[in-house]
Amino acid sequence: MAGLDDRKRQVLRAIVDDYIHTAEPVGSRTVARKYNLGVSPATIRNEMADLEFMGYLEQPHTSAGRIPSDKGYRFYVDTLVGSQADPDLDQEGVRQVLAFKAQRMEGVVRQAAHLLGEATEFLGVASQPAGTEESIVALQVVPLRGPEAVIVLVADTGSVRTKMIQFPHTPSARDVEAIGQALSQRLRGMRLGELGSSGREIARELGQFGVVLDQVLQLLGERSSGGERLLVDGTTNLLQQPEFQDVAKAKRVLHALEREELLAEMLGDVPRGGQGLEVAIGREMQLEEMADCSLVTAVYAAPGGVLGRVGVLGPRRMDYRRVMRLVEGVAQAVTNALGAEAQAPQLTRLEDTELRAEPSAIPGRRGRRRGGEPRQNRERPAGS
Amino acid sequence: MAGLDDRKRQVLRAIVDDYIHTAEPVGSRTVARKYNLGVSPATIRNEMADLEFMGYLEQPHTSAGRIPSDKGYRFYVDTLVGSQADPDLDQEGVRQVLAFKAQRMEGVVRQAAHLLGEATEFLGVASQPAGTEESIVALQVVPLRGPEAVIVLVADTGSVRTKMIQFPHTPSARDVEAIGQALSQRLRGMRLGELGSSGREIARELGQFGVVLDQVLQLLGERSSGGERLLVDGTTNLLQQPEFQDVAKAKRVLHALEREELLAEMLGDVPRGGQGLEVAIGREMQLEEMADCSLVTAVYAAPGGVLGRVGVLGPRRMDYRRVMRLVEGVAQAVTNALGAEAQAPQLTRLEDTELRAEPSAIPGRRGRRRGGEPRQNRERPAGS
DNA sequence: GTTAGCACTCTATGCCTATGAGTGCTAACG
DNA sequence: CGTTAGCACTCATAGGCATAGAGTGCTAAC
Repeated sequence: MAGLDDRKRQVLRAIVDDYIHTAEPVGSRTVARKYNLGVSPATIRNEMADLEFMGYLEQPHTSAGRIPSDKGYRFYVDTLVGSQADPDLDQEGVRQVLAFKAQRMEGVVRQAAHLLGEATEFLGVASQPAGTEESIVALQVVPLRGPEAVIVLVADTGSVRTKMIQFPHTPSARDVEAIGQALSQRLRGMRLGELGSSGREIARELGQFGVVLDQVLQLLGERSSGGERLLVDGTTNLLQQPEFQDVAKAKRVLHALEREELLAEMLGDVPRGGQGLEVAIGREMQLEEMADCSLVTAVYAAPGGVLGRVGVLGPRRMDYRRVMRLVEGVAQAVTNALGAEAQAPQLTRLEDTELRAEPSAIPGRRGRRRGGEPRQNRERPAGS
Repeated sequence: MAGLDDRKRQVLRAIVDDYIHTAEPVGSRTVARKYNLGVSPATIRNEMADLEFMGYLEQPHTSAGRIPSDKGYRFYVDTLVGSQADPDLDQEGVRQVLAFKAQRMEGVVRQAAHLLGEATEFLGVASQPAGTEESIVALQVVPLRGPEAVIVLVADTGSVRTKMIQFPHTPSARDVEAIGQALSQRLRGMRLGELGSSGREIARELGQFGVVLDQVLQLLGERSSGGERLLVDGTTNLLQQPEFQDVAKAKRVLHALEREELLAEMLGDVPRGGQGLEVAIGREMQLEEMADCSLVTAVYAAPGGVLGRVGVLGPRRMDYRRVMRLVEGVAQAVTNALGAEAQAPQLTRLEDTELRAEPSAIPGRRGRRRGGEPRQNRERPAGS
């Protein structure tokens, strides 16, 4: 369990690098030729045998090359040298795209997921925060024809929620005015999360229209509490990837994605440790269907303190360095676009990692690797 | 080109039916056995040879059975006996689901696409109408922190649009009030489509805040004119279908779908003839990538007269009868959910077809089949 | 500790053949 | 004259088999 000596590291890194780009198991010969470590294939073979024994590599079958295991990827990731700006990511461009979409938070986040999907050719994902922390800035009742009306609620983050309602009978202009006033005064400044409870009592005060408003509040409350929305963008990108040429495989993953709860769990699960950039590799996600995938996410922040994650879900064999930079950059851009002062917890985080891992110092510690003993504390649904 | 005699029809229908369910080319023997036409395989063979010569059938290769051509499907569809309610479609359930989502039009339509995708295991699609016909019921400026504000615009259909804006400097409460008043008075009752033009002059009147509002109006106008949004739901469903076990094929179709313009063209294109239920088979869509697919759509209406289409895109081999009923039912449900009086143009339409085609009368006319001379009047982009 | 050599394993590929579904044609039948 | 039976022919598909090639593990030499 002790650290890897220097050559083993080199070999492991070479294998991961190669596999990331070719998607083919890599053999000793290839390593010796392409990455000049100054030793012969035979030596590499010995190292590879060791690495396999230690759990960093796997062999699909006897006479194929090796591929990295989750543990191998984990080592690779924890060992990555941190960030110069990614040349693929035109920061200014990202800023502009996001700014343009900044009509609402939903737009920004959605756009971020899209950008990530496009840039990586994997899936862009994002969690739309529940928003229980947002507070109400304005609330208006807009009558339409007859007994129909729309309730518009604006939160301090600029996000807007609306709901069409039916009055029991067509209200007079004054009624509408009164209701609007009452609601507005009572609710302004309140957090969305608090709505459910105190909403009911207000509704009672409103007399005959109480029924309707009760219903509305209930719905708004509902959406803002359980309703952590999940966005996934670029499903078809996955089909580009060689590992998903097998339709069955692709189907399994995509299906898992459709059950939003699962992804939610993943996104909610990953940052167990905390903030910043997080990488979950293969089975580190507690989801059997995702065994061949990895998830890279980073938090974003809005001024109201609302937090969510954007990230990339792709094949386990992904260019972690590049993806991590992209995700980090986009998360930062989202935070900026939402108007929060840059608070960039992720940067420190990454450099932290870098410092610890790179100079091969502190070999005794396992770093902040999440691998360890996976899934002992959470039972998975028995499913396929 | 004259009509088909009775037995040819039976054979053709049998073949389509069978192919729809098995996805395998169907041979003379199968037809003779499963559909008792009272004749021997040899006779069927002769009929099939005729049908192929007339263009209703195709042969993947010499020694496979036959499959229907576009023309064959077209005949089948035009000949379908119209609608009893589809048992798969729980009308009441649909109504409830849609009603629940009726917070905004967007929600209803999205939900409709989703339902269709689920029920058919194909793609549910929907066009979100540009909404140039909607008119403005209310408009409010909601200040947030500092120079930020949100513009909220409610249309008579209940749809709500919002945009975050930045004032050149933090405005006073009175400023905001004034702007809101000015805008509201000027714009109320105006159609969204008219915004672009008259908006500018209003902006000028607003003096120092003109710049901002100019920009807002521009954006709202933009979105409501070119911005016919397209929704696609259930991409992964397609992977279930046997014809898309070949990843390459699936990729082509899904890619075509991602270029929204194309789908838009299709949805806009299909109802050339007019309203109601429309079926485009294979190359009847002007899109090479879609040669193996068919599109079934129906219009929905909102009280403001806003129209859009919902439908299903699936393999050319689909159960047209069932799909048509589903689409029709959902479109109707959407219309209801949006509060428009049932105007159901599609029902008459379908019965019309049924009457003409079924009793084998009027053999001389080609019916309203769209096949005929396809794509002579519209050049396709040269694409792949 | 490193390397060369070699036997061994296992997948992928290509070729062949057999199989069988399905056709088209011809001739006989009622 | 329409229908049918029979038969030869076509062609995609599946299985069997040998081959090639990549890669390993082991052993012995350096």
